[in-house]
Amino acid sequence: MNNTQKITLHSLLRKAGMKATLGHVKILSIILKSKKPISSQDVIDTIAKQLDSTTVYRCMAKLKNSGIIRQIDLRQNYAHYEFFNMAHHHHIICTGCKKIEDIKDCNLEAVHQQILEQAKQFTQVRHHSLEFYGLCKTCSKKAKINS
Amino acid sequence: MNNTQKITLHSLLRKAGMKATLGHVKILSIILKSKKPISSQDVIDTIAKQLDSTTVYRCMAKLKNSGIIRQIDLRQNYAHYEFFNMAHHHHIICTGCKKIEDIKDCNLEAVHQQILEQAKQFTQVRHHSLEFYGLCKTCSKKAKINS
DNA sequence: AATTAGTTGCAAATGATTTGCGTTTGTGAT
DNA sequence: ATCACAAACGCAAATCATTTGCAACTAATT
Repeated sequence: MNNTQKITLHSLLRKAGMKATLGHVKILSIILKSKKPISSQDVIDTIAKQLDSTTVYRCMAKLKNSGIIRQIDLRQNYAHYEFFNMAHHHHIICTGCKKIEDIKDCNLEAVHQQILEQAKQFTQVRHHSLEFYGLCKTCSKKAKINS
Repeated sequence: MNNTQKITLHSLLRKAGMKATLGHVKILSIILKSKKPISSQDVIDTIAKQLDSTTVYRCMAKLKNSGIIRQIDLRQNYAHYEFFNMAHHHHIICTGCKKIEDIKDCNLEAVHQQILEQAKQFTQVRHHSLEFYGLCKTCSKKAKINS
C-alpha cells in the first residue's frame, strides 16, 4: 500500500468520473493486481470481510460502466472482469481445468466494417468478445491417459 | 407433430448416444424451431407445464454434452443455446434491446494454428466463441433522440 | 465547516440453477 | 411381448449469484 499507487488509483477513478471511495479503490487495486480475469466472487473472497458483497457487486458494475474494467464471458455461469487497458486481447480457456492464457490482439476491429455490411439491422459495432477454448498441456496428457 | 419429424429427432438423439425420451424430444424440437439462441428459461416458458423446469435444465446440459446443441454467452446472466449445425456462425447483439442477428462464418478456424504458436500452455484449440455488440437501427435512433 | 449526491452495510428478495429421492419410462436382452 | 435396469422424471428443498430497499455514512464541492 505505498502512496504512489494510492494516488494513481485515485486519479484513475476520478478521471473516469468516479468517486475515490474505499470500496472503489480497494476493488480496483485487487483487479489490477490480478494477472487473470476475476469474478465478483473472487473479489469478495480476496477482500474477506473488509467490504460487503453487495458493495462489491455495485462497484464492479460502476467500474464496468465507466470503462475502467471490461467484462469477459468464460462460460462459468458468472462474469469475469479485467482491467481495460489499451492492449486489446483475447483469451484461451482450458475446458478441463479452466486455466486462462492471454492471446494477443488478432486484428478483429478490421472485421467490424465487414460485419456491418452483412448485418441488416445494425448500424454500428461497439465491441466484441472472442474467447478460444481448448485443452492445456496438463489436461491434454490426462485425457490421453484416460482414453 | 408429424411422424417424419419424430423419427428424425429420435435418430438424431440416438446417434448422439441419448435416450429419446419425451423431454429430450420436446426440448430439442423447441430449440430446432427457434430462429435465435434460446435460454433454458425460454424453453421452460415455451413448454409451459408439460415438463418440470428441473428436467429442462438437466436436458439442456445433456444435449450440450452430447454435442447436439452449443452454448452461447450473450452477457445476460444466463446461458443461451442453439442447434449445433455445420454452418458455423457468430452473433451481433444489440446492447439496447438484446436483439440478436446471425453473422456468417468469418474464417476464424484459420487462426487456430496461429493461436497455438502463441499460446505457451496449450496444445489444441477446440472451438471459439465470438460475439459482436452494437446498437441496432431502432435503438440507434432512440439514442440520438435522447442525446 | 456545511451541503449534498453518491456510497455503504444490512436484511431480505429475486432469479437461475442444482441436488436428493422416490417413482416412472425407454431400451436392450430374454 | 415381457423383463430388468439404468437413465430420466417430478417435486420439494437447497444453493449460488446477484439485486433491491432503506437508513446511515462519506467524499467532493462550496
